[in-house]
Amino acid sequence: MAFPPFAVTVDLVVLTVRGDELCVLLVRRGEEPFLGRDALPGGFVRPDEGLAAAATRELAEETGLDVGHLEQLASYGDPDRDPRQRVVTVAHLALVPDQPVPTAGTDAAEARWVPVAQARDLAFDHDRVLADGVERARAKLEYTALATAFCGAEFTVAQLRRVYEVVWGRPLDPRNFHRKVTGTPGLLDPTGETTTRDGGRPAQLYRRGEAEQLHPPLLRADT
Amino acid sequence: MAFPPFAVTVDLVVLTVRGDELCVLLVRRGEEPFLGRDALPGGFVRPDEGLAAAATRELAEETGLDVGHLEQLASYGDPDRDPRQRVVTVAHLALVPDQPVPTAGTDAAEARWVPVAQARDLAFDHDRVLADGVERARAKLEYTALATAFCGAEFTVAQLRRVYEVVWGRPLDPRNFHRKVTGTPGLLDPTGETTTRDGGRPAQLYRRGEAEQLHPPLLRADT
DNA sequence: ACAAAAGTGTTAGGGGTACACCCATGG
DNA sequence: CCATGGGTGTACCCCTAACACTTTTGT
Repeated sequence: MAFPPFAVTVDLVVLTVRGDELCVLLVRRGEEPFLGRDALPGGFVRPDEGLAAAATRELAEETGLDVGHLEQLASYGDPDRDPRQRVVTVAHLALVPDQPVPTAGTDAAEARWVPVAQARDLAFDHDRVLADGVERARAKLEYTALATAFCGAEFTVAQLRRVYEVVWGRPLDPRNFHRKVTGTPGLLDPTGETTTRDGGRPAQLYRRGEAEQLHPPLLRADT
Repeated sequence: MAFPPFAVTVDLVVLTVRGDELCVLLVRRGEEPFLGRDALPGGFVRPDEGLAAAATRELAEETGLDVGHLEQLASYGDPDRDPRQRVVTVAHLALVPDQPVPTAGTDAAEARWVPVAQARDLAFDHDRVLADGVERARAKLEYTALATAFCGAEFTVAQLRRVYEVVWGRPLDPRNFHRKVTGTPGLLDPTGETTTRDGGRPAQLYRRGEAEQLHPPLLRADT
């Protein structure tokens, strides 16, 4: 059977919270087209692997990061999005805890964290892919337990709150936030340990609970 | 450059509300593989058209339906989802008003509405695509004005409520629903006309308003 | 003692649910 | 007059926002 030949790639929007900023993992392109421009990590899907498997493999190859969460974002296939040939890319969204990019990774030498506010003029249509990924992350924090994917294995309520504040770019009331997340059954799993790493009264340490959804949701203010 | 060759298709989950059931548009396959089985409508993306354009074209070719809403759903690309060759499909979700399938359409002769509860054992991985599409529709009714895409140009509050009840499979309080949707600014545009087609007191007729999002959302009960 | 961060109590208000009640038409 | 569906009023409840206040550490 005749069919138009396409290349299929996966691209990755890898987000993390570093300090007070939401950052995305970018690589500098070493070849045409868009040589020298920043781009999302990604690559060709192999003939015998699925889309999710390709995304997982690329993430490991290009970054070596511990991944907290990985999901399909959307597909992009404008006929002229790659000047060389017809390429359809299946973008994925990954949320990872704050960690340095391992330089030992095979292709990771050029990977680095860039604040999303400064990530512009990316190669291909990656500006739009990134914007879609950030919007997806912002929206899913409202009604899922996804924010814990940005934290390490053990974290305090304040660290989880910082994730929300950085991703949404809006301060939250610490008291109400504390009551809300500790009151949601299955969201947080107390370890019994405490920490005082941020000064002040020691805070309880928690692990992610089993809950995936937030009922009721934690809404961004409408204003 | 060498790259693994893929075929790229679009598949369509076309939903409507007919009577008391949520229905999906299916076509019977006339060739191998899965000859004689039901499948979602779809086809190959052409070399010089985008993904959304391909979905729009296929929908027109295979059904000739007036489309109320069309959006990308997700992509599916397991290596063995098509026994002939490697195929990645970009599924789209379409919501349309209740209308008969035009038999004049080119490929539409075999297209027909099937209640989603009875749509099983579809070709390829279309069972899962359909399930994902139905879940997406259910979720988006909560916080968007998408339900109006199932209605004709003019509709009553009760017809809009029926959409919610059929899609969610759960009765809603007519009084509270009425207050809620008429109280959301920009959602409904009164025509000034009334109708008595369902008996009882005449109901106001409305058109879709400009609002795309529902604030506050209309939540499915947690129970 | 003081600063800083964790965590609790309390109050006022918005939106949801449940349901009593009234309105307008057909038969 | 009654059945049927359209539409309004209202009481209760839960959740949220706002903020006063207490607890527990480091310096």
